[in-house]
Amino acid sequence: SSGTPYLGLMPGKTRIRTSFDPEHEIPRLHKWFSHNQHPTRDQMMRYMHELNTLESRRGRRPLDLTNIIYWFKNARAAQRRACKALDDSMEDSSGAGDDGRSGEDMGGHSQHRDSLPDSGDPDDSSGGGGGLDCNGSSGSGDASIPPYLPNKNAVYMIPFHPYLQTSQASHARMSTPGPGVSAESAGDDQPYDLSLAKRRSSEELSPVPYKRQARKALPSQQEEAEGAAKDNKTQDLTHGKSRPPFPAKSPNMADSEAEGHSTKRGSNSPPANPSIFLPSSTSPICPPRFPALLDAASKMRQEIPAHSEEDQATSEAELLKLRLKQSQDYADYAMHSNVSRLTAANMAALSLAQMGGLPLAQLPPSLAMAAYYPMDPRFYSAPQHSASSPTPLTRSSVVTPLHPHAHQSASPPGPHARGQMSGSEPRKRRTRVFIDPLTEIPKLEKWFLEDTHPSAFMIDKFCEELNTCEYRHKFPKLEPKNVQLWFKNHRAKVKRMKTV
DNA sequence: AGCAAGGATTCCTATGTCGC
DNA sequence: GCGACATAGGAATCCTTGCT
Repeated sequence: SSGTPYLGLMPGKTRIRTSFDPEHEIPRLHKWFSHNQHPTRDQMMRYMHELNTLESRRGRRPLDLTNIIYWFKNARAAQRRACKALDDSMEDSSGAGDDGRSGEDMGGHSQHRDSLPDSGDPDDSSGGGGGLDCNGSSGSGDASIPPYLPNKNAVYMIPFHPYLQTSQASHARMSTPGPGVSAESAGDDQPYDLSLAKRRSSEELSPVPYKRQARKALPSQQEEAEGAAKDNKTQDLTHGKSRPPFPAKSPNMADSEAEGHSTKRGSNSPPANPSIFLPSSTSPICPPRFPALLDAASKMRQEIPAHSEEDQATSEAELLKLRLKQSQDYADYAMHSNVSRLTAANMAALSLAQMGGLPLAQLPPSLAMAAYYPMDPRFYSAPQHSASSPTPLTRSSVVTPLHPHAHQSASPPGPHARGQMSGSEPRKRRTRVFIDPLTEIPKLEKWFLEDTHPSAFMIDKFCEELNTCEYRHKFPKLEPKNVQLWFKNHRAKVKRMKTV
């Protein structure tokens, strides 16, 4: 075959992505890697052939030599990264330990990386030949040698985390120690990825550490994992030695948290910033919440000028202030109102029909809609489950703040926080962009038909065009990222529909 | 409360560039 | 040739939202 078997041969088309079987191929690759990080071309050819003869490769695209080459290259890079990260974390952990993880925690859980790549190799009864040292030499089985990670984003067993300290998990770790794992290697993983922690609960129960498992396909495991998480949550609350996963709560959070959180989702709701808690038309607790709305609206008004300066639209800011004041009044009115609901399509249609010329482009959709539809309780009422909850701070009752900056600071930290954060950063609340099904989706679909992979230039162009539409005069502007994501997800959707 | 849709995020592979 | 770094994009998953 040519040197470039699949790249560049199909300009404008999707590159074929190679995936390695986590059960049969990856362990082999790791074993080979542990024996020799720099195999010769002939060796890699043999590896390729061996993998291509596996049952797991049947029905899939045969591996090319470049796949093997790339894999080894990436594995070497990953090892270096892992060693570097480990070195850094070792330096950190040898310090004052002010990250909240006590020495007791460290010592009590020596198997911080409880599953090594090789550990899943059914062919390697010796345990995969041990880890590799940071100099890249082959592993000797020395327990002090830290393990490596073949990829910075690889799904591995998580090192210590307070939520993961189940007795079951501990037992599993103790009973199935990975090769090359030691107390020395048990320092903070760096960067600390909570998504790994989240996944660990299910994956740890799996004999195959690499394999991703669909949540819904494994309900029992999920329940087990959730139960474990719950147990650990309790432990966090009752055992002082467990590191709180989030920084000290803000003054704003204090009040709400003092009320307690009874719902799963509600537990991650308290915003770090004063957000708007619009009054509910049905909830008996709406009057106490209304001052928060007023405060938040006032705060937002104070923030407007700075933001508007960027857009060189001072007059618009003034108008926006006015509209916010109006929305505040509307909210006041809506607190005592109750009107029928509107469908999303109707909202979009009404937005076009009724909102002409009103510059609320900076508003998040929920607040903008609340401003425009003061009588629609959808935009003011708390969700159903909040009625039974002692706290009003449920996610649906929180209207995201005005600016993107504010979005970021309004994240609700909580036990379900995840993603790539260090544990000292509050989790950002995910915001969702609304794309108008009446005016925008048809355009996007038309563009999609013309080109499923538009260039960055075209993405910008599409974005620009969409933002000139009337709909975007009323609602937050789209960013190229949003358009790109739409294309990405639409490709996935189309493919999904084709397979079904 | 549960479900579906779909936007957002994470993980992983592939590729390119630059410097050594 | 290799390492470091950046980036694109598919697949899988998460999570928000609307609806019943």
